[in-house]
Formats: sequence, structure tokens, C-alpha cells
Amino acid sequence: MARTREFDLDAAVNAAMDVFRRKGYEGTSMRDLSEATGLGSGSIYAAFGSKDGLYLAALDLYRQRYAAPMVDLLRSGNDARAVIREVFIGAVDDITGDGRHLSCLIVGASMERAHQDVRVAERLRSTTQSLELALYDLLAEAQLRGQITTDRSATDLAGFLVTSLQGLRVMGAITPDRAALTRYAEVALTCLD
Amino acid sequence: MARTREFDLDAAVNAAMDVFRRKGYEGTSMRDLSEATGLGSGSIYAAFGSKDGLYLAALDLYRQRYAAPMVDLLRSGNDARAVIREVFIGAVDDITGDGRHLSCLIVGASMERAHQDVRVAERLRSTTQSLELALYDLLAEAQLRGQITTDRSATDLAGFLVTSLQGLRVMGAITPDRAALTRYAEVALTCLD
DNA sequence: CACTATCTGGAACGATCGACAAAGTACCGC
DNA sequence: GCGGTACTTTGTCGATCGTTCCAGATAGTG
Repeated sequence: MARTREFDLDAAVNAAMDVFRRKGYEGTSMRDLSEATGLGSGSIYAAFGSKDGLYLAALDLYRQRYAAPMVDLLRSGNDARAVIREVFIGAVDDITGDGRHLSCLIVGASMERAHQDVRVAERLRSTTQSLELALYDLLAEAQLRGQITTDRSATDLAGFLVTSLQGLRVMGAITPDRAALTRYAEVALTCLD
Repeated sequence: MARTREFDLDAAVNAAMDVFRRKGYEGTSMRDLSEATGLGSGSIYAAFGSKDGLYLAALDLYRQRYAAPMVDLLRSGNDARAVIREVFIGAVDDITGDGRHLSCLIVGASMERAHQDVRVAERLRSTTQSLELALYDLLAEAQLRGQITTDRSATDLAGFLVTSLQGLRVMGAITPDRAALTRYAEVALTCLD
């Protein structure tokens, strides 16, 4: 009993996400978002309420697409070292994936939006914590099995690994050198020894 | 034979730097900069040419004030482990220093401006490289003396440490927990063992 | 002291910002 | 096919953007 929505909402959020990753929140205008999504600004406001709303939707999509699979991988039950290395290599691949300068939305939001929008801050903390928790469970188990060092608590090791991942994102933005980033990641993994 | 400039140029750049650290490049308006520096927009444009010019000046000041002393410390000739730990603790202090939400301008510029302005990108690469080089020299020497591991090249260790520093800045923006960040930094230092 | 080169703050520029309202369009149940 | 409903488009709103210009203020020169 009504006209059906013509555009694919997920596709629109996906297009918006790419723009936000490339230009940041403040650097992206509604005009940019209209062009990227192919929608008129009216449709955007009807669907998302505001620029902030679309940004939050993009951030949620990013978490769902990139952070959640990481957690799944960490909880897959495979060898701790192997999955953690896989996560790091996947991150490096993502960073140096193509020349489209798609920065990490998590890191970008952390630097640009976390202090301005509490809803963004909440999502960032939630994402980071779920990643840390998955790492913690994996590391604590590995410690019990004597597979990794017990010199440091699993909590600290997990936090450190997340920190390293964030650092790789930043370094990749300055110098997207895949080989170098991979070696830095390998050094980080030696902290488990 | 003319009127002399009345305001302190360095003080103005310093005030602008704080605003850029708090709100980012795009998030800062000329109005913000006028209020922060106490200058009319005319004076700002006469002194710096443009908003970009003032941003570059702020970035240079940041490098001079925070990055350069780090390099000096690393080259002071003291024990490698000790000075590196000092650098990391100093970074954590800087991150959690006060509640003014003064993010790292280097990381902020990396995520927001590196892809848009080549002059920013050059400065970021230069800063990162000089830091890496100072670390490399220090680590290579320490390796010769058998003070740190030789399992990894000094190059990789240096790059990894810089990566960790960047990561700490990001984590600090999400959760400014001094104790946690300190423990993460300590884990990073174990990579030298 | 008068002159003048420079600096100063603020007014004003066109452009663009995010947001919104109204009009037009396509789809549904009947 | 018709009425009603939701979605899309278009145009425009006041505000603010970065920038420029100007008139007045000021300090050094002769």
C-alpha cells in the first residue's frame, strides 16, 4: 500500500562508508554523499535523519564488515598464534589493499569524532572491547596450554595487540609499504613468546 | 620605517595548534582560529596566507615541540632500554596529560590530511623517518653490545616501536586509561628481549 | 611633529554547508 | 482504474565556510 523504496539501503551506506573513509566526517559534505550514493539529499534525510545518522550507520556497517569477522576468526577455535597472525595479515592487506586511500573508519572516528559524539565513542569502545575480549579468551587459553608466554597477563597482551593493530593503520596511512608493515606485525607477534 | 607586528607569532601558532588537535583540520573554522589566537582574520591571512598555511605552521611547531625532543632523547647516548622506555612513558603522559582532549597532531594529520595535502604527507614521512632512524641507530648499537635481541633487524624493531607509539595515541583517544596504556607500552618493550 | 609603511579588526564577498519543505512519481490494495 | 501512501526529486532556506578588502590605528623615519 505504498511505493517501495527504490534504492538499496545497504549499498547506500556502503558507498557513504567509502566516502567517509576517504575524506573523514567533517571533510565529507552532503553533496559528496548524494553523489556517492546516487540519492537526493531528501532521500538521505528520510532514511537516516541527518549526516550524523548516516555516519553512524556507516560506522556500524564498518564494524559489522571488518571488526566482527575478526572476532569470529579469533573465536574459531584454531591455534592462537595462527589466527592472530591471520588477523594481523588481514589488517595489513586491508590497509594496503588498493590505492583508493580507504583509511580505517575506526581509527579515523577515534581521532576525529570520539571527543565530539558520545554515540561514536560508545561504538568505538564497544568494538575495541569485544576485540580485546576475544583476544583475551584466546590468549588465556593458550597460556594454560603453555603455548605462549605467561610473563604478561592475557589482558595486557590483548590490549597490546589491539594497540599494535591501530598503530599499523596509522603507519599505513603515512607509508603504505606492505612488506614493512608485515614485518612490524611479525615483531608484535614475538611479544607472545 | 613602519609599524611593527604586535602579536607573538609563536603564541598564535601554539593556540592554533591546540585547536587543530582538539577539532581536527576540517572541524576547525577560521572563526575558531580567530578566537583562539585573538587575531582578526586579516592578520592571520597576512601572516600565514591561508588556513592550510596556519595548519602547516602548527604541524611544524608540533614536530619541533614533541617529535624533535624524542629524537634528542634517543640520541642522548644513554642506555637504549632506558631511553626508549622514557619515550614511551612520555608519550603516555602526553596522551593522558589532561582532560583537554588534545589528540596527537601527527596521527590526526595522518588520518585526515595525508591523502589530501602532499606537504602534510612529506612532513609526516620526514618526522616518522627521523624517529625511526634515531631508534635504528640506538637499537643497532645495542644489538652490537648484546643488550637486546638480534632475532629481528634493528630496522624492523624501530619501525615496530614507532607503530606502537602511534597505536597508543589511537587507543588513548578511545580510552584514556593511563595505567592500561602504560602496561601496553611495557609489553611492546618486551619485543626487545 | 608630520609622514608613511605596515598592521589591525571587522565588514562583506561568493560559495557551500546541513537541513528541510513542497511537488512530483511510482506502487500498493481495492 | 482509482485513491492513497510512501518514496524521490528539486529548489531553497539561513547559517557558516574560507577568503579578501578596507578604513582606522600605530610605530618608526626624517
